Amino acid sequence: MPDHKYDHQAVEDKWLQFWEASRLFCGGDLNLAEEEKKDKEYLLYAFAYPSGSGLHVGHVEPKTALDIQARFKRMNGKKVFFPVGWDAFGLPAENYAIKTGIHPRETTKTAINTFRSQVKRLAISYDWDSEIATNHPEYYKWTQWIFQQLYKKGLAYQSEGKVNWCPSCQTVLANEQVVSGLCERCDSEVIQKDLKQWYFKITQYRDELIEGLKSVDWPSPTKSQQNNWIGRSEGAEADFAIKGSSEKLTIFTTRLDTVLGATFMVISPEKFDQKKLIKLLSTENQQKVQDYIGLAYKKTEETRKIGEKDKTGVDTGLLVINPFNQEEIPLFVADYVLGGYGTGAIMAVPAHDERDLAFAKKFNLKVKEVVADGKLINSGEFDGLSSSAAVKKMLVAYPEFARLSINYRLRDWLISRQRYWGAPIPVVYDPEGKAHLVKEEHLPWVLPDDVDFKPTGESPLRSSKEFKARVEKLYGKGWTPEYDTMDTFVDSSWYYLRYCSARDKSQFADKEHLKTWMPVNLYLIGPEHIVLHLLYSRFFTKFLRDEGYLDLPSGEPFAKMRHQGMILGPDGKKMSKSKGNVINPDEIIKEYGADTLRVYEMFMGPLEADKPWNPRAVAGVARFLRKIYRLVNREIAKYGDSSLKLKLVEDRADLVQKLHWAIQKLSLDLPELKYNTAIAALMEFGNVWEKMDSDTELLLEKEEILSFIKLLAPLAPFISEELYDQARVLGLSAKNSIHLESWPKYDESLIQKNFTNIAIQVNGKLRGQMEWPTNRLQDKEAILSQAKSLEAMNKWLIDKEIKKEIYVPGKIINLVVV
RNA sequence: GCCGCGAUGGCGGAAUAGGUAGACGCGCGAGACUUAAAAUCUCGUACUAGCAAUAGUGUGUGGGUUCGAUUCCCUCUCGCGGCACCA
Repeated sequence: MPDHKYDHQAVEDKWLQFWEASRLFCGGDLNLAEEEKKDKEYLLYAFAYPSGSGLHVGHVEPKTALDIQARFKRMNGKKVFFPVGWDAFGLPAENYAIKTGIHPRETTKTAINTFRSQVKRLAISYDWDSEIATNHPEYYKWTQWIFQQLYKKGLAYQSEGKVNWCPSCQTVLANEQVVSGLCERCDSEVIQKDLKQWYFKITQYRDELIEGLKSVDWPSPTKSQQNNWIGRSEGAEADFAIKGSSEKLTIFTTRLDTVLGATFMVISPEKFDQKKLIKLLSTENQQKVQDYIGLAYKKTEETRKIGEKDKTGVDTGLLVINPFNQEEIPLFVADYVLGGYGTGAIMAVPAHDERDLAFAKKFNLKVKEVVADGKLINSGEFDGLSSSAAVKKMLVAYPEFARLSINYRLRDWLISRQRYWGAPIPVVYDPEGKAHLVKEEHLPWVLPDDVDFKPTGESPLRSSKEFKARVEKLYGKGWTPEYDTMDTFVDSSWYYLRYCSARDKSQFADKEHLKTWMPVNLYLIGPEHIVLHLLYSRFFTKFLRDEGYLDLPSGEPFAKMRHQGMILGPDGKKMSKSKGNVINPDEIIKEYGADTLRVYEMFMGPLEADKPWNPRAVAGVARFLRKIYRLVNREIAKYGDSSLKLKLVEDRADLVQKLHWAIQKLSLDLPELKYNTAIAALMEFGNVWEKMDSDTELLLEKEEILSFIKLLAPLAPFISEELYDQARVLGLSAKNSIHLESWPKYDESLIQKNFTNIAIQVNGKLRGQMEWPTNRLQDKEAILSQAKSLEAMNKWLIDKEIKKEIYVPGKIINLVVV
């Protein structure tokens, strides 16, 4: 008998070298023949940021999950595209540069090299020929090109106004990057600043961004989270005249039916300013209101939102006329009404709105109830109507001052960043300060090198002499560059398109390639990207489609999406260096090998769940793989002894049954990403095999051994390659690699057992069981009479009257007795 | 407050067009091999009572529908995620 010891180190090193040399999954031809296109499978893992600390066990899970999918689909004859790249611009590298003076280009390069070798060590079967990095000029050239296309269509614009500013990162942030008033990166409190910044007009696509969610196969909580973020809200606008002025005040409400209950009006400080209403006020009120607005501006929008539920405000002294009853009601300025939503003004109905009620109580204002028991009251001609009927009637009866209106929570996307390590915004300014696009022949508009990283509150690019000189040389004296760079989310909003033509120098992506490969068939992404990245990517895809660059009618880039959960520390808490509960994948690989790491992470539980790391359970998986190795290795070796015979059919029926059952189980579970139960099925087969283990008889036919190795291949690519290689002596290993083999087939008739176990219940409680020939499961009469005559059933049936007999074929009998 | 998700042995988790709860793994107990240990293998392992056969209880709480509920409906509790003065 040969040596069954499994030397994971030697075996894995050997096959790593072999795969690298044979370039197994690289250089895939992205041009597919027409008949192959229906078999295309584009698998995508969320762009990773190559952090300096290297691969984390949390990265291993989704990468492995997709790699299993890639290998399984390939074995099933699919044309798989499984590319890799790096979201390489971003703050950590720049912050590191500020500390150490090492250029981000250098640290990023080192980090990518580390990540690349770690990913290869895990046998993730990426097509490395399509590798991209967002910091590469050949990549960001097209990021800049897309900016320019947006600009030409009026979807990239500059606007001056209040923006979120992180004092620690020294940059502005998108609304989406402000979490509860804090910077999502560094947790500093975000303040408001007046700045002229670049925006992308994502709001143009807001309805389509809602509509498109209906057609994609995404987890429904994800869809509803996106929906909530876009925040479509149907309501009405109504015009209220300001007494003694030709000015009118337009408000937005979702409860027009309560308009007769409006006892005061509120306008936001910003809107009051914008509308220049101050001139209508008496001198003393002017002073009061001015003071209040000044105070409100000092608070950040975020602290206004969260901190103070306590209402503040000031009476303007103005009166506003309710067009529905001509009642004159006071107008307040208060910051609980937000300037950026709706019309920035509301009618306050304290009887039917908590916030208005709180304000009314504080300022001693009237409360008038207008809806009771679902019907309108105190509302004149509308009394007795339901809320929805009242709204309809109001809109029809008074079109001159009330109309349907829809509002959205989604704002335009602020993309300017006052940081160095990003793609420069491809814009230059003429001596008058007017913006012009950088000429297309000057793209990529290269990020200058001679930059001082130290934060000054201004864009670092201002410190580059080369940058300024470049602009004057190309565009003329007095011309200046745009010094801001783009939000890194811009880079990652189109990378899945670039993959399809990673080396194309003439265009952002080839239209034919895009048509062939888009949409992505499976996108695996962490739940933290649900709002930002997905919304932005969908916006870009729809825009490029509308411009004719992408033949994808839905404009939905990700047909199917799933999320991976978080790998928690052994203590059940999120891994962090400070808690000391971080598991290093390199150490696991060193001790047990990459196969064990992969299989363990897939076995921990459902992919989408958060799961704690269990060091003992890792050893259990290693034990399982060693056992499998031993069994297969021995079985192959037995074929070298011609005196050994195959065990009799009836004696090995259980093993054959289990094998075919396992093939079926994996064929169903793997495409569903149910890896934990798939691995459990392999373990069950291993257990049956082990119990039957014999030195004197063959247990499996050659083809059956091969089938089992194939089942293992997507999950544990090293050990299965090794066993496949050893199985060459059987004369069945026809390919260069197990990973080029085809997926095994199962025989349904072999999965069926001759006898089926039927449970017998009395009044719904399990009281007995019996075996019954599987081919006679439909014989209800015989089965019931057999069940009733079982000795074990006597005590439950004697002296009882059977009222009802239920038989579920092949499963259960329930006898209802009294 | 609103939206969404979840709760099953000592632990991670299986099983839901309603049909034998606890697959698989970890841990634990006993045994085999060994001078011994490690490794490996075998058996057992939801809880309670019992030597056992067996009986009772059991999928967060309380109720409902059903011959039968972890699965469907309602109520509540706890935990997690998102949004949050969005009118």
